[in-house]
Order: sequence, then C-alpha cells, then structure tokens
Amino acid sequence: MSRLFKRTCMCGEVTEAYIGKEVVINGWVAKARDLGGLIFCDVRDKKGIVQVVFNEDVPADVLEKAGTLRSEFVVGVKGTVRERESINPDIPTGKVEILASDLEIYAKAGTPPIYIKDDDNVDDNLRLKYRYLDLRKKSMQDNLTFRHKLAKLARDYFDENGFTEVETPMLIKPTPEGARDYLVPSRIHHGHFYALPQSPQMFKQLLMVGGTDRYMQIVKCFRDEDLRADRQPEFTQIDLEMSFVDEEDIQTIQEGFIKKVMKELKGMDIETPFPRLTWDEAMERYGSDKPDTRFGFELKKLDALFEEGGALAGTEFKVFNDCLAAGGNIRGICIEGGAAPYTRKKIDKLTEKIRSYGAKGLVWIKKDNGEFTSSVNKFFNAEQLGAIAEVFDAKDGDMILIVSDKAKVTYDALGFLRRHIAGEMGLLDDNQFNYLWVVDFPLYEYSEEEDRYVAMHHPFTSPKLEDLDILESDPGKVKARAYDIVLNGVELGGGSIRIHDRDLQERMFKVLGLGEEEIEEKFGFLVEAFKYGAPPHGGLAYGFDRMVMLLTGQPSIREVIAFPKNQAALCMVSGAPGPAGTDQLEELGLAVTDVEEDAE
RNA sequence: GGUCCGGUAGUUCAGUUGGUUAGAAUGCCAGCCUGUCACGCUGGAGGUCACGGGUUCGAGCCCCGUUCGGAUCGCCA
Repeated sequence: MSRLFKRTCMCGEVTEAYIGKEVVINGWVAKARDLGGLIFCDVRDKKGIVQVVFNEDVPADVLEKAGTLRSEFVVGVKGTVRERESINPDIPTGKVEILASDLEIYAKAGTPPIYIKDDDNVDDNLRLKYRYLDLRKKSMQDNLTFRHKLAKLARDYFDENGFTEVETPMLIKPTPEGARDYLVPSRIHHGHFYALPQSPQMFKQLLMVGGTDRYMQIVKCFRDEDLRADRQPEFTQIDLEMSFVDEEDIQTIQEGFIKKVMKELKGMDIETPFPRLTWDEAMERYGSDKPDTRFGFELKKLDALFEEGGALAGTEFKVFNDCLAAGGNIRGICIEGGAAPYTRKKIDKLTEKIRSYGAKGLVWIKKDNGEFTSSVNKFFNAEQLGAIAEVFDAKDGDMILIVSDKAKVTYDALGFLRRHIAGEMGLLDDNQFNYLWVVDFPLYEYSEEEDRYVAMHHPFTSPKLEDLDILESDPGKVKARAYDIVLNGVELGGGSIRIHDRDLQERMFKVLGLGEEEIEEKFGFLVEAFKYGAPPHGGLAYGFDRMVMLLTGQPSIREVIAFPKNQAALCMVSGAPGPAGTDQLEELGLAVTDVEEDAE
C-alpha cells in the first residue's frame, strides 16, 4: 500500500505566488521526459498541468523511482516550487516548476487506448468506451465545471425570484401523445407499466393548482426517439412554471436569467429585451421556427412576380407556373458573394442535399459585371432575370437560389441552405450570441398520418384569446400563446401559457378529436384537478444540455454530458441496455420475444 | 424505416490503373542523453486491411451481402 501525500494545491494552480514554498500535488503523469539523470514530469489534475523536475538534488531512491514513471501513472509529489530556467508560455504554470523531494506512485497504468490531449482527434465511440480517460482532459473537466456553474446559477437566480425547486416523480403514467416513452414494468401490478417522464409537464401544472406559485426543477427527462448530435434519450431540462402571469412576465424573468448567465459565465453584457418574431415572420424571413440571425440571406417570396398580372407571368418556365397552379410557392435567397465560391459542382451538391426535404430542384442565378448566368437561361432573358434579381437587390458577385414547391418544402429547403451556406462561408461566429423569442406559434398542426389536427406544443397550451371564436371553424388558423427561446438557430427552450379554464380545455380536446373516455384515461387527474380552482399559469423549459453546448461552443451535446449514449442509444461504458434474467422477467410477468443477439 | 459517408498498426491516417514483402506519424519497448516542455539520437516490437462471398492469373483497392460507427430525413406533443 502506498503512502498518501496530502495535497496542498492543485496542479494547474501552482503559480509564481508559490515560489520558495513546499507543496504537495496529486495527479496523473501527463508526460515524462527523461533526459538522462534529469527527468521532467508533467503532472495533471482537473485544473491543469505543472512540471515536476527530478535531478541530482533529489534523493537517489526518488530519482530512481522517477525513472520508472510512465504516462497516466497516478502520483503524489512533494517538493519546492521554484522559478524555471526556461519558461513555457503555452501553459498557465509555465513560469514555475516543482523540484521534487519525494515521490509516491499510487498506481501504475497501462498504455491508454486513446490520447489524453485536448486537441486530439479520436474516434467518438472509443472516447465513449473509455470515457473515464477522456474525462481527464482539461477541456472535458472545464465543460463539466461550466455545466455545474450554470446549474448553480439557475438555482440561485430562480430562488431569488421566488421559485421553489420541487422534485416530481420519475415513475409516472405512460403519456399518450408526443414522443415514445421509456417503459418500466410493474412487479406488483403485472401488465401495467410506469413511464419515465418526457417532461414533468402535468405535475408542474398540478403544483400550480397546489399553490406552489413558482416552481423550478433541474430534471432528467427521457424520450425513446432516434438520437442526433443535439439529442440524447436522457437529457436535462431547467423546468419552470409560474402562476398569475402572462407571456410578458415569463419572458422578462427568462431574459433576466439569460442576461445573468451571459454576464457571469461569459463576461458579456447583452441587450434585453430580446427581439420577438412571430412564427409567421420567422418562417417567411428565415424558413425556420428557430432562426439564426447572425447573418442575412433572408427568404423572399416571388409568387407575385409569376402570378397573373406579375412582371414575369406566363413565361416559358413551366416548373414555376405549375407550382403556383398547384397552390405552391416560389421562394429564394440571395447569397451575397456566393457567385464565385459556388461552382456548378458545389451547387449540384446543394441540390442533392435539399432533396431530403422534398425539393425537386434548385434554380440558381449569378450576377457578375451586371450580367446574369443561371440554370434557367433558356427560359428567361436578361431583363427577366434582372426583375428577379431586383427583388433581392442582388449585387455583382451574388448568387440567388430559388426553390418552388409546397410552402413547407420551400421553407425547409431554403432554411437549410441559408444556414448550411453560412457555415461553409465561415459566417457563423461562435462568440456572437443572438437570442430571440419566436411567438404566436400555430396551436394545431394537421397530421396527414392521423388525418386530424394534433397539438403543435401540447394539448394544455392556451389559444390566443382573439382566436377563440375560430377554434372549431378554422383550427389551422388559430395561434397559440406559445413561445420558444432561440439562440443562434437552436431552440434553447419553449413554453406556453396553459389553459386553466375547464370549458376551454374541453373545447380543445374536442378539436383534437379526443373522446370523453380517452380524456379521462389520459389526462383525467389533471382535468379533475382543474375542477377545484386552477390559477392562470404558464411556464417554460430549457434544454439544459443544449444550453451548455452552445455557451461552451461545443459541436455536440455529448461533449457536455459525462456519460452520454452513442447514436444507437448504447452506453459504451457499461454496455447498457442489457438483457434481463429469466427470474427477473418472471417476477415482472413478462415474456420477451424477438431478442437481439447482442446489442453491443 | 429511408438517404449519404466511413471501417487499414494501440491511436490518427496514407495506400496511384487491381500487381512482388501494406507504409507514415504518433504511441509502446530497449539503449544513450543534465534544462526539456510534441525533448533529442539509435534500434526494436506491433496488421485476420470490419466480416462473408464473388470477379480475376492476382483484391486493402472492383462487385454483392452482412455488420459496426457517424451525419441526416422521417420521428422528437
């Protein structure tokens, strides 16, 4: 058994202030350099790296032991801090070193299967499998620390504003609509299941009925859907709900929170209130309900130009004419300075990419020296192309991209293109933080699959009061008292003012095509609670992991979660999910068919 | 469920038109080395080219299938 050297300071924090003092550090060997009788050893802990030196001033047995040091050995070092003979400007501790007087090797280490360096480039699954090694990197520790600080700041801020953190149950009733539930079988009630919460939605509303007034919770949520770079099956929300408030109250509280986050964690002063964009405007200008406003390339609608009476009505280009006749739209974006970088080949690639959004083609027009080249030269003369260019106020060197299709396809395809091209052209500045609210979402969304209207947000979202009289007659036009907070093209959070009126809630259910039995079965306890006096209330939930990801500038949510799942929803460290034993299954009253051989 | 990209040394990658014994860097091991910090020098070990089949005189390379991974669409109230 090794001796334990009691630590006096962290490796990354040994600065000039310690010169002449005796210190003890504990950590991992990042790198040992044996120059022959003179040994340098970089020791790492979560705060960083410090250099330890072993030379002829060090006791012989210590020097000998130092010669056996290899990467990732766990050590304790006792020694005196002194100025270096040659400084290393690349690390914060670069002006000092520790002259060792004693060394203890707590544990030896095999050759690590991955590089433990911040600027590495290792296969993601290897990193996940050996996450405990990956986490030794300072960048990962910094991410976890930032995450912790954000959580603490959230608790402090909402505490100061009268919120109470309340835990809601993890084992709840399977929810009917929305994402797939993770199910948990009940041992005591065979054939019945708990679900892990997709969000504490109904419980936080019950807390409002229960007089909690202002609730917050940093809470794990679960959704059994396919994964993405910014989507994990278990993720964390900052969940909030408030009584006796309207949209403005909620948004103001959130703006105060974000302002504080930016100030304290990023050292940035940001303007509040944030811009409010209606959903209609966001779609019309950016082709997205989570617009990135760090750059231009705004969408323009060209329908008027090609419609009856427009300057380009009745041209030879059938694609546009047919599209309009079928009730579609013609929309485009102007890429400033896009003419040169976007060659035919590159445009073909863009065309290929937007096919996944249903777009059948992409019309391009480039302007150079006042002349136009385009993919539709055959159909339009220079004057006609000029008329299109005028809509975009296109200048020399610009490129216009046009998609004609159903509205949704033009929005999706162009919304993708503007962001994709901005990325390729290097216009996305990680240090610019454009927050905004998207408001007035549609209340309903027509599901062709189910042949009925479904709630875009959830069925407790209140309609805008001015739309109440068309709730049944024209549900597609009804707007919701719902809002999303968006940062740089990512939905940071979303919420709404809820329905607290029983009659309105019943009308809502009816439009959704829910029968009384179904309502009782699915939401009975919430509906009943509302019988006994529900306050006006509303709330919001942030995607906590996403927030950390964006604020730390990480490309994936996995970088800010200690032990994330891979794309196949496997835990690469533990191998979860695994099969259950037959005894376990029997006890639960379950029989499994169709067993996957080995999920790993 | 669909589409696209990928799997070569512990790791990151290269591998030409299909041609003899599959390379580099880094890491690892050994020796030398007293101011390095990506230490340096010398030497060494290290490969089922994801798996299965096919075409061919000959396959890391071409074809088919499988599998694994990533991105993405659907999905994510």
